[in-house]
Amino acid sequence: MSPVELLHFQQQQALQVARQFLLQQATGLSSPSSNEGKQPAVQVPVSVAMMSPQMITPQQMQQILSPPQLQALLQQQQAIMLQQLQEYYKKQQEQLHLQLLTQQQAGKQQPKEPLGNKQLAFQQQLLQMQQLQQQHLLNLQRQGLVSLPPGQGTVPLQTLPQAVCPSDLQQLWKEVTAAQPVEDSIKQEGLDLTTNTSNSTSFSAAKVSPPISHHPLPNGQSTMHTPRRDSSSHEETPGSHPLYGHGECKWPGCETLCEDLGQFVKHLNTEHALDDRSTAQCRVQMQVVQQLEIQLAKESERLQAMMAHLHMRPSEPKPFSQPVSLNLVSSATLSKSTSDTFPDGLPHPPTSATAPITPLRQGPSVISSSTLHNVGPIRRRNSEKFCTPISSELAQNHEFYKNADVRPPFTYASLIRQAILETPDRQLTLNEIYNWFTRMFAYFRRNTATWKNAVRHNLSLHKCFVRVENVKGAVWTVDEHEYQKRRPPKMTGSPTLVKNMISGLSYGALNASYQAALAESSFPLLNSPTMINTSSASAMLHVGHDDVSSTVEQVNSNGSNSPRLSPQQYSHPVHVKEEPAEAEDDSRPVSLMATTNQNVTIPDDRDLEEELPVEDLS
DNA sequence: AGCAACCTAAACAGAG
DNA sequence: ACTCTGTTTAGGTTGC
Repeated sequence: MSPVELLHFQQQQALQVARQFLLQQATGLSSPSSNEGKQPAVQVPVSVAMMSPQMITPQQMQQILSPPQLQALLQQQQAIMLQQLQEYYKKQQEQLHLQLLTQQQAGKQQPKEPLGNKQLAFQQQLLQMQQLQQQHLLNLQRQGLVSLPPGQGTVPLQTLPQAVCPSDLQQLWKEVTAAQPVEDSIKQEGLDLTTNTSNSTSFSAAKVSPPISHHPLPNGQSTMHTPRRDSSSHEETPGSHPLYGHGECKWPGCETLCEDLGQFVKHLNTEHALDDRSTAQCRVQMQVVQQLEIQLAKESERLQAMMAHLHMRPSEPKPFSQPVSLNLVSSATLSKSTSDTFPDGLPHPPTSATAPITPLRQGPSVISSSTLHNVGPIRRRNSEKFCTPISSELAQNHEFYKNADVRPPFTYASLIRQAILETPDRQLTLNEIYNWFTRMFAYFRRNTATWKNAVRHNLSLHKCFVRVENVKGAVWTVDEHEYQKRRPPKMTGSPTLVKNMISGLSYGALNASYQAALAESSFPLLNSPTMINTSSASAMLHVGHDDVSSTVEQVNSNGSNSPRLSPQQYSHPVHVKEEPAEAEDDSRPVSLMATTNQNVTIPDDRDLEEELPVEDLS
């Protein structure tokens, strides 16, 4: 078995166990009745009775998980991830080699098997999985439950399993309650996983592969990438704690400096005892875990589909069009309605054969993925004056924005303009603008009151948006001249700007890259010069700089290229069409989740088949 | 510090 | 009365 496959296998095992465990834990937490019974086993120091009334509001979540931070961190960590992936491969290989030497059972333990082109697929999927896990880790980190040295800025891949390792979480809970951590002894024995009886069966599968078993290395470390070992491997003290890292408490929002572990434990017991706040924070974390777990399930499912596709059935339906991070709350509902067609025209059967977990739908309180990720002001939003032309970026990351609950890094004005310019007539009613937002961005399928208000506000405020009376109402057009006027002089690449651009870009870019690598032809506009690797992010960066105002429309699909190329188009934005256009979608009230892409027609040529089964979003 | 751009919230009014 | 649309004001953040 190759290192790649081995790693893959390891992760699969860990993820599967993580899924089970997290679900179990989540349900145990959210279910008052089961909580009593599960508390001893899971050792959750949380009383549901105290949790329930103490809800974390979306606003609070917003403070915890502000989108810019999310994007910046993701960008940072995704870049690091790629590097770490290679390191991890190498390390795994070395460890394997070491194992073989020490045990001299290579023949039995490592059935040599030609890789073939499976490796590429596995690597790609691994990338996804790790990206997902990175996100998971990131969420955990943001919650302060996983220490990640910010200055260090490296996220060793070994920490990926950490984010999802059941034993880690369980250990975490144990240690929150117990003043005396017990992981040291476990860690020394290198038996982290196996000591967890509740998951021993699941992990027994992981132990099938000897190299990843708990066999200790000469340095005393287990080859199994266990969280405990990992945390200790790059943290200062042997007696580490999941909530303690780099001298400070990693409890969400705490960051209290503690000189040593003892002091930290004392601090933990005093400051983070069982109270409303702590329970609420635990609840938040639980929601995070649930969200990620659902996403994890989807990614795992995607992996299976990929494997099936590559190994036997070339035309295997691709389930990955399902929203990834978006709509997690309603994912289960979504899954039953995902019979849409793909942009590529392939039928898209229901994808939830593996039954995505639906814990969130059961709970009375739901912290949506948007609250987890993206609600909240994004200041460093890129209008195209700073960044890649919006249409270009949208084209390249269309699928990403469409499916992922990520706030687009553009200003409202830019988005509105883009929406208008995408139409053949260069005009849209307000409702059509709304629809464009919801159609194009998963993010705008939530919090409609807020962003719709902002849209109206922008329409009224900016002179570049011209309201034109129509027979049956009014449409909005773009005075491109005004729009260009309001744009400041071309920016030079200041470090800050570059940084902002990176943060604004890379998240989508990287996601788009991996999506593109997988979905390739699912979106025509993604085919062309899209970014397939991280370097393309910098390429986009250049585009952003060089092409500051030669924006857009290079990719604008309706063929009518840049308005800048045809001044009359924006100077006199259009003839007002007689009919308010697209009765099929704007006649429908745009209620909260009305977004309903299923019957929204795309005004332009883009092959934007609706793949968002959001009929049950409300 | 000042400014510009941006975002969010909210109040308000008119039309349907 | 209600919703949608559109305008306006206010207060806040962010980056230059």
